[in-house]
Amino acid sequence: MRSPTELTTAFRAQGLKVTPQRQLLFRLLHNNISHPTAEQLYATASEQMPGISLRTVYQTLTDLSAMGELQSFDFGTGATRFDPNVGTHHHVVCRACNRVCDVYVDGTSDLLVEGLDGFAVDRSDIVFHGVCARCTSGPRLSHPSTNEQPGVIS
Amino acid sequence: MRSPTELTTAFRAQGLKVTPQRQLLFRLLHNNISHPTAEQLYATASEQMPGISLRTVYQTLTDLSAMGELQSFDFGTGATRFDPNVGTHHHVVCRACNRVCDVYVDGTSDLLVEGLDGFAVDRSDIVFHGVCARCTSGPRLSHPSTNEQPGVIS
DNA sequence: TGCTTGTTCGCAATTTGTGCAGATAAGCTG
DNA sequence: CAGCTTATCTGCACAAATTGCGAACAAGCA
Repeated sequence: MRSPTELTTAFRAQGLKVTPQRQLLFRLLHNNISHPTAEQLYATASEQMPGISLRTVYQTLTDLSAMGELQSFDFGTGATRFDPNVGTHHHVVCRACNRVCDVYVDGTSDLLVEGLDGFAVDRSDIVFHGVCARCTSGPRLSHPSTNEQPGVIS
Repeated sequence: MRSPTELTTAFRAQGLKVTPQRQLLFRLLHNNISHPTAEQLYATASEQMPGISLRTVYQTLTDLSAMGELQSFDFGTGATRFDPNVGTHHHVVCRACNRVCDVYVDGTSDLLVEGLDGFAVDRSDIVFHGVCARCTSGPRLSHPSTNEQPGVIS
């Protein structure tokens, strides 16, 4: 995702308006590597702008995705996760706390795929599942079965 | 997933009861490569056993998953897809009709993953996205944007 | 045949979004 | 800077996919 400043220009260039709500979300998402859900962004946004609507958060996320500034993923952790990293990369998901991290995989072009009969593939996503360092070592802060979500955003 | 007969034995061995509803689902899932959703299985099951409850379908799917006889996946197509193929394999998803097919990938052990910091990975899923042969060639039977689901089950 | 315990079923409740319409405000224009 | 047009924002209803719960029911064993 581009910087808030660049997005401001890009939005206006498309006839879209740049509102305080959108600017806030641009800031919350820029360089955000936490793969937040809409609800998480809404919670953080609400602290800085009480009264902002969850509906607006969803709308802005949809707009950014449509512009290719954001990717969205469903890791089966309940809600859609948004990722401002639009470069080629993949993910690891902690099955204990649902934390998601970006990983970079080399060798994907050497994979031999059998059974792709007639499918015109234009994209592939690799999701690694495991337990993250925080959840493996030391005392667990909460039960692994709980639907823990990453804490701080941005 | 094992055969209905083997599952019958396995269920009893764990103190679980083998009901007509469960037997029906064992049959509908055995050798089923369509990656059905709970609703789809419910629809098919209802034909053969009017009155069966959607709740029971969900319950049985949960039981089978817990026993490792079934895998469940969320491909972002709306509902969870169930797969009786519990061997190592991956998937292709058609973005037009949401059809899912199993694929077998060679070379996964040669992948170099960077950024896995501290994660103890024990599983990886590769999802290929594209358009299937049916949806690419010939007249489309329904609009690609519709949330089409695979037809016949079992 | 009975009894115990797991199952089934229907319904309410939950979670995650989306559709809609009126109130509001961004940004262009004069 | 006032006025205007049009995109946005917000609240609320609604939808889809599950899950929680409890009463009625039925496997499977004695």
